[in-house]
Order: sequence, then structure tokens, then C-alpha cells
Amino acid sequence: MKTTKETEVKDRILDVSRKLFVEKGYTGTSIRDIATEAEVNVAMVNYYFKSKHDLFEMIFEESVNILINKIFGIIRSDLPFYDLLNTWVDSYYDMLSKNSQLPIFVLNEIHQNPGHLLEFINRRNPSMLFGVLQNRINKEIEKGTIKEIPVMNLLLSILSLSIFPFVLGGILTLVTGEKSEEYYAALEKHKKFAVQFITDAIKP
Amino acid sequence: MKTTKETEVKDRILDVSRKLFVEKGYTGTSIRDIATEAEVNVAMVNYYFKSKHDLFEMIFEESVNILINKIFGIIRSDLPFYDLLNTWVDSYYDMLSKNSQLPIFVLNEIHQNPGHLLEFINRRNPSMLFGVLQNRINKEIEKGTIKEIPVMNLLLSILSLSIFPFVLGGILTLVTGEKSEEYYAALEKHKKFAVQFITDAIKP
DNA sequence: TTTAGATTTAAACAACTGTTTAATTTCAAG
DNA sequence: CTTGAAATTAAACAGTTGTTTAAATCTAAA
Repeated sequence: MKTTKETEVKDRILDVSRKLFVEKGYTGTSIRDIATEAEVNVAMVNYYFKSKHDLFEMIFEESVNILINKIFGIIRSDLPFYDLLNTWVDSYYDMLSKNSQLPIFVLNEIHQNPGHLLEFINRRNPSMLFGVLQNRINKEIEKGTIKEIPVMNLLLSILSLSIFPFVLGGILTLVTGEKSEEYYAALEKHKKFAVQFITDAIKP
Repeated sequence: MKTTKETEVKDRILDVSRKLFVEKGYTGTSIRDIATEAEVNVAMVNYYFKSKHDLFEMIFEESVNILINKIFGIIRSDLPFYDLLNTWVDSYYDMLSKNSQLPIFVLNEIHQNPGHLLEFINRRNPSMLFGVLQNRINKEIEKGTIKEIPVMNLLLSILSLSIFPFVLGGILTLVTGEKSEEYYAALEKHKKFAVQFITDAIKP
């Protein structure tokens, strides 16, 4: 059929699920919570999504995609290396400004149920990212544009300086009840700071 | 009475609670889970700890203390500034090597229930840490030992470079099923890298 | 208007949740 | 040995959980 009604109900369930799962986690969210807030009968959730777990996986996958898709593209790009770094961090800050709750959500769900999400994580082939970056770094070292540096350290620095401030910020926002303009202004400065940090660390 | 038996049972409940709460979170852990694994009657948990929530708060407070007590002491110390930074990061790496699951646990529980833990967080007076660090930095700038730098940026850099690698590491450990020696060896290198990073960023 | 299929509903299901009860056992002090 | 408080137990409590059922409603095509 695919009428407006179907997608309406389905989308309402998806929207509320997104909000509640990200906020309260898998075990902290009940199907009845979702149904009530979406103004939908409880049975509709199973009707459209089969099970709580299937619905959750949909949201989880979506969240992971938001977090890594853009970055994957940038890492594999042929931008000049320093531009690449700049774009990389820029892209993180951009995405995380709009989705500051996603990192803690994804990290925590993996933490609480590593077994079940292991297969899912491997499907994304995280070592591929590692390899691509390694190749690129080797070329840059050959060209003499950067000094020798272990991939792991560079990767950890970039991820840490880009993601963790938003993990703290997302919590700060929840605790204070509103987006702290101060803090997010400071983060805007911190972005330049982080890029400078990383750039200085790899300059030959 | 305070016989060996009482503390035995009590401690067994505490030990299992610590493990399960940190691993599965508040909502993911049931009193019956705890009782079963501690080989204790369900009622004993409420008998000794009044409620699931009281028990959880005990574990949560304990975890927060592990995460910040030592650091507070170091930040307030009168060590030479560069030594202070070194000791600070060193202390983080030391503590997090033994408790790699704590950061994600604490951050996530705050994330999922900010309202209830707000009072608890304010009790630790996080802005105090901020003030102490600000004063110290001002003095160092006057002395000309470091260049002018916003506290927030310095603080975020230290926290990010120290904590986030272990958040990733804790998950990596869970996913691979054992402590990845490789990764933790890389982290040992990363510690020096981080200190160098930070030192370079504030050198006049 | 009839009809077949999709959608929606209220109700029930068994299992699990945190907590309390009342009865029983344990055990050191008298 | 008796006693009284502390410790432990099995059972029950009311409420919630994810999921399923069977009946009712809606809707577009014949």
C-alpha cells in the first residue's frame, strides 16, 4: 500500500525510537515508552519492526553511519595531507555539533553488549581505515612532508581531540538543561587548537 | 554483630554489583542477577543496601572517586608546572590502565540520568578544579614559563588525550575478549606523545 | 457495494522487575 | 541450655517487560 498513513506511523515510531534509545539506551527504553510517545498502539511497533531488537539495530546502524560515513570519505580522499587533516577535524566538529549524544550512545551500547554487536562492527571493517591511513602516511613520509609517526598515535590524537570534547559537551548540555553557548563557543576555538596541535606534531 | 559472615555476604554483593553495574549499566542489571552471581538470597540485597538505587549510588560514587580523587590532588599540588602536567597524565594512564571501563560507565550513567545525578555532580564542585587551574596558569604566564592559553583548551586537551584512548581501549578489550597487549603497548607510547603534544602547545 | 488485504485495536501471555513479608535459622551473650 | 537479636529464607506483592492473538476497522480496487 505505502500510503501516507503507513509511513506516518512508521516514521513516528522511528523518530521516537531514535530519541529514546539514544537518550536512555536499549535496556532503559521500553516498547511501551516508544508507543506512548509516538501515540501509537504497542502492537504497531512489532507489526512494523518485528522486534524491539530489530528496531534498535536499525537506530544503532543509522547512528554509526552518521558517525563514520563522512569521515571514511575524507580519509580516502586525495586532498593534500594538511588539508585532509583540516577537513577531517572540521568534519567531525560539524557532525558532532549536531549529534553530540551519538558518540556516548554508540560507545556505551558496544560496551554493554560487545558480543552482539561484534559482527556488526567487523562488517564495517575498521582495520581498512587503519590501512588506508597507513599507506597515505608512508607516502607523505617519503615525500618528506611529515615526520615519521606511528599511525596509531596520529589516529588516537585526532579521534581524542575531536570526539571527547563533544562527549563532555553532550553531558554538560544535559546537566545544565540547555546547550551551553559558552562551551560550544570554546569548542569552536578548540577546533583550531586541535588542528594546530596535530599539525605541529607531524611537521618534519 | 559485624561477624565475618555479615561482611562476607555484604562484600560479595558489593563485588558483584560493581562488576555488573559497570558492565551492564543500571537498567541492564537486575537485583536477581546480582543475587544469583553472589550466591545470595534476593532479599539480602535489600536487607543490606535498602534499595537497588542506594546500592547503585554506592558503586557510582566509588567509581567517580577512583576517577577524580588522585587527579584533584595533583592539580592542587605545587609541583613545577611541567612536572605537574607530566604527573597528571601519568596518573591518568596509570589509573585508567587498571580501570578502563570506568569512564564509559560514569559518562553513560550521567548521560542517561542527568537529573538524578546532577546534585551528586555539583557536590564535587567541578568549577573548583577549573578555578584552581586558572590561578596556576595565570601565575605561570606571569612568570613567562608558558604562553597565554585558555584554561578550557588546555583542560580539554589533557582530558581528551588521556581519557579517550582508554574509552576506545576498554571497548577493544571487550570486543576482542581479552586485553590487547598491542594496543596497551601503543598507549604507553601514546602517553609520552600526549605529554609532548601538550608541552609543545604551551611552550612560550 | 462488495471484497480482500492491510492496518489498528484491546486484551492476554508468561516471564521478569524491585520490594516486602512472615517464618525460620543462626549464634553469641546470659 | 535459654534467649533475643541478627541473618537468612521462600514466597508473595503489584507492576512492568516484549510479544502474540484474534477481532475490529479501514481502504483501495473490482
